[in-house]
Amino acid sequence: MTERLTLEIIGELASVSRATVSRVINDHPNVSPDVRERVRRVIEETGFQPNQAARSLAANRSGIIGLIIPRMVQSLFTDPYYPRLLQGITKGVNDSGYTLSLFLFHTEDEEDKLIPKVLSRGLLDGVVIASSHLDDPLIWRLLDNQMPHIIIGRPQESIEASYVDVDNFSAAITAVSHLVRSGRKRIGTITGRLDMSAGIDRLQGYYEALNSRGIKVDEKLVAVGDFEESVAYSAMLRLAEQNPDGIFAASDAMALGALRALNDLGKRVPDEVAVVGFDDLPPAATATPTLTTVRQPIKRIGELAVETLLEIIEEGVSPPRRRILPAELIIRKSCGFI
Amino acid sequence: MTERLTLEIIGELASVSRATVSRVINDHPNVSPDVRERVRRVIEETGFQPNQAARSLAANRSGIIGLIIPRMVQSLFTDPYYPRLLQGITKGVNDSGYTLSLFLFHTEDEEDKLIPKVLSRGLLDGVVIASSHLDDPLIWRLLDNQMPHIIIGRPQESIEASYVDVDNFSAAITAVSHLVRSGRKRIGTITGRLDMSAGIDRLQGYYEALNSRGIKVDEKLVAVGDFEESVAYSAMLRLAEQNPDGIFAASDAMALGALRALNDLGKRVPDEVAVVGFDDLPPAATATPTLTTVRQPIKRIGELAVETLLEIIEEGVSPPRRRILPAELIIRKSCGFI
DNA sequence: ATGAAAGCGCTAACAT
DNA sequence: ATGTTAGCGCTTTCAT
Repeated sequence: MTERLTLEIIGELASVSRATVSRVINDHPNVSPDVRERVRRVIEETGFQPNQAARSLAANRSGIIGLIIPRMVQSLFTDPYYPRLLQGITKGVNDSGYTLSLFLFHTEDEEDKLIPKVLSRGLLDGVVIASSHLDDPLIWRLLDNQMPHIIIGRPQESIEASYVDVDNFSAAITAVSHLVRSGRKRIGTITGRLDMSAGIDRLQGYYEALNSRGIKVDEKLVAVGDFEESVAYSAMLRLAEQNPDGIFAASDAMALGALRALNDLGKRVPDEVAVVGFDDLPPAATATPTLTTVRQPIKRIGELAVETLLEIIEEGVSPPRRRILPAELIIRKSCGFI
Repeated sequence: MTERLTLEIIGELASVSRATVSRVINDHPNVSPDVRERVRRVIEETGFQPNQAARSLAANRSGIIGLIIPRMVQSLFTDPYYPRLLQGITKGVNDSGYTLSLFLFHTEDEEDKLIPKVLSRGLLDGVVIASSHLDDPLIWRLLDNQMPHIIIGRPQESIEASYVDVDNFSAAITAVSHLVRSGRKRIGTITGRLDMSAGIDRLQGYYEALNSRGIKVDEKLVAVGDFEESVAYSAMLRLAEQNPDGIFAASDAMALGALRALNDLGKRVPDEVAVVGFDDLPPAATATPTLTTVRQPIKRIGELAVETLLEIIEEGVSPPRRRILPAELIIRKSCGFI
């Protein structure tokens, strides 16, 4: 086996010191054009790649950010939300030259075992947390450890953490208002998990849309769900007994569950019951009938999360950053035409 | 800010040298029980975590394995196959104490830019490649670089690479035989991508099942797909003109596309046309009608890939390892009852 | 069983 | 603009 390449060796081959080679690699300005070119050529010819571990140690930065997906058994593998988010996050990471490490917790034990690793020095420059619960203890540990972080979805108000989120409240108002304007009188909702801000805020938007029009909410029309199709299916079967003529589901996956239930019950959509979802993921467009829904810029949220995290990493200690993106109503056939 | 913890500091606190602390952390046998206990306690009390970059550099192992998902625009974000695979892979990684880095390529440029990083020294101990094309150039580069690797899905025969795969050929025979036994006479297929072994092997199984029964395949009944729902939908619309009474779709996502097309055409399933899928992902069980399909042990494949890769990493140079897992036919309603 | 000491390959401060 | 040098925090011989 040929001798292992190092900065030192590359330096010899290009007749410069290893410091100069390092400067060339890191695009440091203080290198004359000809030397830079000479070194570049040697690197090219030899296929040299600097040792990442050594860089991390010397520079005290690993160039790796972590993505933490807390345990939530089913929905990750049912709902296309996460793959889409992952697309945005990897895009952001790739564009910036960072590397992404993925931490997917399956059980509580695993979570306890892995968190110290996430927090260990020299591994991660920062972390993105995807959809934690409102008071996820992990958030406190990150804050304690001064680990740069960004949360996707608003955490509990009292937590001084940085996050990006979509304007769930306003979007829900828009969605429910659409049902009202289309003439629906008994509008129900299937909520998301109420220990996550997305679930809570969308439910609040539902209340606000109705209350602001002087419509009294019938609590029997509110069914608590958890973002999963199958649970929404059951919830819809129960809701149907209350004879709703409109349903706001807090996610597309749940809207599809509701459609399936309505279909099994022989209720026609949108003639008898209108349905609005939330997300606008691919299945919304191929559902029967096609689903009117709120489009979240999921991919953009992922990218923005990474961009914001990198800013935080660069700037060191700084006040928490909060970014809220708007969502948009996409009108299809599940509500009929206005 | 309090002084940064290092092996040296922990050593002082426990009145031992840093070498001993290192031994305790790495479970080296040559440490007396009382010293081990004393050091353990100090580590516990201080919450010390060894610096990963320093470990990687000194030990010449990073404890990180990479997961590479080659670019394939849509299907990653439509088909629950990948999330499920990811679940298995993260399980395997978590159990072994390794960390996972994710490389998701979006464009060819990005791929070119990122591959050197994947191959760079000191970052990854090995890589898992998810569903590459048969002759993905990345595979050659991994082999050239002696990077320990495992491929999910069989690569081209001539490549001396390690892989895990499901027995696609046999499974396809089982699926198509089921259609034959249920009395179908004109059995068509919607294939997967034919530049991947999964696509090819399932198609070969289709031919074999029919040929071995002396049934001549009508080439008009073979529609080339690419594992995507929408493409399968169009393919089914075309196939329908040939009046098939049975369809073997090479993935569940495609089977759902076929069902949607048949529904739009007003063809009843299974009465007029029987459909069999491949994967047995959650949507198969909630489809209308519920989908008869081949169950792949997707999660297990992910775990096995990691386990095998770690063996390869431990043992250094070794002949390629190949592991083939069986699949199982799950009978539901889309074929009627036998 | 424990300690001393030599690196691992790089960055960055300092010197020229 | 370039070179010299001192670490970064750990693992791993090699002594004892």
